Amino acid sequence: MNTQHHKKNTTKQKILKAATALFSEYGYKGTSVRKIASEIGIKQSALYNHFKNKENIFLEVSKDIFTTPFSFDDEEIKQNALKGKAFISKFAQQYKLLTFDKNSEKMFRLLMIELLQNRELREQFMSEFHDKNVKILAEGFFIMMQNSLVRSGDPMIMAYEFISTLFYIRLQVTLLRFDSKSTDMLSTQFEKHVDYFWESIKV
Amino acid sequence: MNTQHHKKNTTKQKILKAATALFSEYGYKGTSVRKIASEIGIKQSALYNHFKNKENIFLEVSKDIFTTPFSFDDEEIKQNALKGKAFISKFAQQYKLLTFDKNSEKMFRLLMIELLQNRELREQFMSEFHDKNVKILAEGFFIMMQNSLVRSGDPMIMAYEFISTLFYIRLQVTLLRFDSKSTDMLSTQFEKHVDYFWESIKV
DNA sequence: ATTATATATGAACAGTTGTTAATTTAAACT
DNA sequence: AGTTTAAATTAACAACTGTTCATATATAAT
Repeated sequence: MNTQHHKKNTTKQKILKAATALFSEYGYKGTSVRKIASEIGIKQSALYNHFKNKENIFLEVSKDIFTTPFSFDDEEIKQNALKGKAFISKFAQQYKLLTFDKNSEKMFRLLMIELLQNRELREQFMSEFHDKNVKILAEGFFIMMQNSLVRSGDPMIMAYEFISTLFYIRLQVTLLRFDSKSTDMLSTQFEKHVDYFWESIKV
Repeated sequence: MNTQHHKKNTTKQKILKAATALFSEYGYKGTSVRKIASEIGIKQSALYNHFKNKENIFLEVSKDIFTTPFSFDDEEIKQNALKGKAFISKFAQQYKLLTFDKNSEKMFRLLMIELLQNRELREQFMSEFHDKNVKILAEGFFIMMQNSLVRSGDPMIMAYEFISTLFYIRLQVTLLRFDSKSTDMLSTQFEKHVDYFWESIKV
């Protein structure tokens, strides 16, 4: 038990926690090292015992942005796709969980704040957030087509249509929650999307 | 001819132009008044003869974010909706034009950069960018349903589905262009979306 | 107890930030 | 001409930035 996962409350962990909260609210430039330090009751110079510099703090924080809880391996996709609607429903449900999960929400905010300021994040957004999900969904739709569960067409386009709405809902929810506004109007939007979408593709 | 529209090349106009370019690339905090001034060859203190402060420059620049070129009045919606696919096609086409228009692109980037840093922008995003468009589209779909041009359903949901994909495409295009990457893969995405969507709703 | 190691502090650094004031330069009006 | 008005410059301000370094204070190992 020397791997320090979960979560020795070391100064380093406290720094990361405070930095996460601040970066995901004010962005990289809007967060000063003094602010991070004062948040956990130390002076800014003490940070440099734990991190080389501000950027390294950010890098460690932003590592978590793309550690997605969905893991669909090829076999799983095949199994689930045969169930038709349940496949996209499960996918959307996991997406919804991420949307309302506290830590994932922070990571998503951070991503949105820094998306146009950080080239690497943009590239990861494209590959991890977009391409990866489109691929999973497209494979699912392809299998559904083979089994005549959905009308035929370009599975990539279908996947694109499906994911884009999920993303849009997530963005809206994130913005509302950022202002502590009610998300009641959107609370069933994920489900409505699944229902609508399935109606539009089922054979 | 004393209204100074179009575009007396005054210092004030030059400031706004330079500020627009900088804000839409580096954001509000990432743009200094010295940088704006040097861009047009004056000292920073001279800015204060034309604007009260930095924030006022930003406010004047960001005014243009929501001046949308689409204007669909109620009569126009009615007329166009009766044409079915041509309605959504026209809508998407105008959205595409905005996406690739140089100035609109800057405004959209600025919006995305500041979305989580500026509460008023968030609210305008919701009302001007989302609600307004959903309303127009939902009215169109409602009329189409009445005339049995599309399958029946909730026109608001239909509108939501349609607009969310347009937004997602625009975001992707904007990110690619920001890095001077090719948007070839997305160049026909708007049209594909219209085709796919129409297929999925037409009766 | 003594040494070694890890972590904290206070002070200072060199830059940058937005903004103001006094002053000079340029343009417009009488 | 001279006088008023507008727009530029130089200089400075106080506050804040990330980072370094010498020093002090704990904790752990011998």
